[in-house]
Amino acid sequence: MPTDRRPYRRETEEARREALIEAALDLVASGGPQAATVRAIAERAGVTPGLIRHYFATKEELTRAAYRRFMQMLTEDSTAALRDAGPAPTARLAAFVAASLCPPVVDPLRLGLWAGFLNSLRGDPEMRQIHEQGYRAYRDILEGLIAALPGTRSADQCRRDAIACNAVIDGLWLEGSALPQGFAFGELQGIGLSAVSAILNLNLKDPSA
Amino acid sequence: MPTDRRPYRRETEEARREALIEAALDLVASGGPQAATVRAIAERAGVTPGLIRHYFATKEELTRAAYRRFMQMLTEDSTAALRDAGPAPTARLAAFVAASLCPPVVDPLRLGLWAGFLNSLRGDPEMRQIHEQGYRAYRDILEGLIAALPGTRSADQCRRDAIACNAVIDGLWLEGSALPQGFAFGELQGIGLSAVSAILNLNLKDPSA
DNA sequence: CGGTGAATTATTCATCTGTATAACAAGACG
DNA sequence: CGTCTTGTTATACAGATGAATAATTCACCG
Repeated sequence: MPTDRRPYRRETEEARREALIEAALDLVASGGPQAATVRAIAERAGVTPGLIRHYFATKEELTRAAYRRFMQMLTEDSTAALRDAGPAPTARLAAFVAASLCPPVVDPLRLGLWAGFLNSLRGDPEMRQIHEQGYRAYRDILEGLIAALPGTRSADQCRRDAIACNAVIDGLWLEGSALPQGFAFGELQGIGLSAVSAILNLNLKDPSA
Repeated sequence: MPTDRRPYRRETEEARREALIEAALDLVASGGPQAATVRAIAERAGVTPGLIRHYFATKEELTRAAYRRFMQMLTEDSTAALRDAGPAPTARLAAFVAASLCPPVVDPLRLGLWAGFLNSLRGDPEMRQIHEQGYRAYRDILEGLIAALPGTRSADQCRRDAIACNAVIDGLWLEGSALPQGFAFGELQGIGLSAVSAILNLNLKDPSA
């Protein structure tokens, strides 16, 4: 007697983990952490809830895996712009800033994702470590770009400049993501390039000048 | 026959609402939205869960009230610094920037609170309205301070400057709140004042210069 | 002092959450 | 074409959650 059991296909471990992580990220992004329930994640991944525990010992572990993937996405998008940029330090910094202030980096969903994970940091030391690691990596890239600029800067000045530029980028990213239609097309990048130029006392918008 | 029912005192509507809102804010700040359950809020407010529904038709309504109160706190702390500042436009702007980059504005709990509410914005138009209102108010104050500075700026330039300065402040606030021990005492304010000075092409740290 | 309305508590309910375990079937291997 | 491993589903469970209702007791007013 054939029961009406749901048909399924066996998948590789990697594919299943990936699908579950992707589903978790989508849900956290759109509905916050409270929307990313075991059942919702499973449904979105086209799977039954029980399978999650077959690949992740606990839901917390899935959350951590998802956060690692998110951080990886962030640095990925940041460095992608640098790959296509030429060797000129000024142009490289400009490309980095501009890329950080337009999609897919500037994106309401990504902001939701970021905020959703933020409060998971408290109380989970491992999550905090993943976070700090990603943040420092990002700022180190920026600091490297600034150090490569013409002119001499003390190490301390370099750090302070990197913090300030990082703040401008973060702030604009925040505002642009929170109010997607609050800014004209390209406006965020223009303001960002101007502000970074002013802070570093150079001209990113017209390097020849 | 005296039952062992919990004794209680009657309070004014305002006091009870205030206590419940305060409790909700505390919980969201320390543990994220998922920690702010009806039962936890009631316990922290020294009350039984049922009473919440006596003052708020639904938990969502309590959340909205809490968010309104949070926004009110933010603008409160911003304008407080302006009250004690003199009439000089440069000093006023400097005071505003400095106040935005130290406690109680810079505070991990406040960041948690902010992030906790952020994902409640999606899906609740009323929450979004409260949010946008508070954000615009803050930026308008900043734009007003910039417009009062010596020198002439076009209205458009004023707006762009306000956005950029707001971004620096937001970004530094973010980083300072997320990594409380990542910066030396007063370092955030120093970097913020320098960056704003660079963007506006003036000197906030030594106005006499 | 007694009654009366309303603030507050106590209890209940349906639903959702993460987790655990047992039953099944898909696909590889012989 | 059988059978065995294990990826996958189905079911169950204890606890939490938001909401609703009934039962009490506080505090004011006469």
